[in-house]
Amino acid sequence: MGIKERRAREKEQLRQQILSAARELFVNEGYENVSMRKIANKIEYSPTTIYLHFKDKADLLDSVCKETLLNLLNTLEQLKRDNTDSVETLRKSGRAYVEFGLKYPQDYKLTFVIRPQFQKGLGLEEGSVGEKVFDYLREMVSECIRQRVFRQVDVETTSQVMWSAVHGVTLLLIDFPDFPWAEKDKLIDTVIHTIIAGLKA
Amino acid sequence: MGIKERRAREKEQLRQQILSAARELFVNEGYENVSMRKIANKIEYSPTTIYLHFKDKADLLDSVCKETLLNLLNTLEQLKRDNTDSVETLRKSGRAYVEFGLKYPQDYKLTFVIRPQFQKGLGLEEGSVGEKVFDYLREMVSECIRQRVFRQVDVETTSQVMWSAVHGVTLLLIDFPDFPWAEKDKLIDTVIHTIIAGLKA
DNA sequence: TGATATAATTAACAGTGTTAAGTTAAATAA
DNA sequence: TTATTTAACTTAACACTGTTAATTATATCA
Repeated sequence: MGIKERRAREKEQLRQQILSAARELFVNEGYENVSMRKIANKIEYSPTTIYLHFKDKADLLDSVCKETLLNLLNTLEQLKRDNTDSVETLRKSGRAYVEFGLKYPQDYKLTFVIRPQFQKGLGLEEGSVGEKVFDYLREMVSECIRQRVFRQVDVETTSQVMWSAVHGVTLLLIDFPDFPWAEKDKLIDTVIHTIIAGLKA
Repeated sequence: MGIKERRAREKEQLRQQILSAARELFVNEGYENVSMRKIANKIEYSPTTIYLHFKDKADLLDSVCKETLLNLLNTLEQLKRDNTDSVETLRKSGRAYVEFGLKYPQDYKLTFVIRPQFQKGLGLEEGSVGEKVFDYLREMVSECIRQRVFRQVDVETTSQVMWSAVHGVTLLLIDFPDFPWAEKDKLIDTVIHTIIAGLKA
């Protein structure tokens, strides 16, 4: 029964080929400016072939996005593994989060801004990768409180505050690249530092 | 010479008619899902007539957003007029900003998320209303530093940090209405409070 | 009145996402 | 081996999109 397996393998291979062509185009030219025909051209197939592997254009971006979100989760969990100081880990996680958003702005905006607009609540539903990312953040914050580095603040609210801040700076940097920002790294660090300072015991 | 004036008046009237039709459609159906033909239908003119008043679809969006920003600016400057304590005014301004976003979520997203996607970098250029909104914020922060309520922090960076935080919480509350947020008012207040606490002397 | 300027329209272009139908090639069954 | 079924893939088309050039209608001026 090796034939079926080979076929499945070939099919998966083409799926991946489409996926990575789409990613490259989305990242370089922006989701709106990439047509199905453009993707098809890149992989040297007809446009309709894409529809054999993905429901529609949104589904394609959805899959691209899921991959990179998993990527973010990996990055974060690596940080937890190298954990030394809990506050330092939280700080590094914040940075990693923002940097991820800046590295994959299209994916970031789709997941956290555009998708929820049309499919309410999606992206953070139970069991989703998005939810796992927030779970991670909550754990970090929780650890800081348990070690009494932070005052006895509400874990839930505090995590959400942290998320607000990194989400905000990420989007502003993405959306207004020509605004006279303070030096990028300094801005990101200051955002995170200010929140942490405001939470310390 | 009353004829020319009447004609100019009529022209302005049609411009406003287009503008408000566009706003209503953009807000209700989303920028991408609104075609020039749809707007034209609504005002009972041919699609090309719109091009006599606006350069292109993006320009139309631009004008809609400008109106929104003027609205926000008015709200904020009212607060400054009622000014008592500088930190208290900053806090209230933060609240007013978020509340504005939550009151007109579609307009807010259109202005601060959707538009920059189509008009890269535009909206905060010199002399724009967007710049004035940020100028307002900078002034508030500057006052807090001058009165030595805040440490001797960099005004520019600090203002941007503040903006990041309120922008972030506004968008999260808009985009994920089903997420198990802490009580809304508490979350907003905590965001602002945490930032301010992290900046205090 | 006729000339002129402006407003508004029609028709078209090149592109979009997507689908139904048709074709080709490969795997299975006889 | 040959016929049949199945999967992969393409062609052609539909109903849209933003936008422009050319054209017609209309109101104002001489």
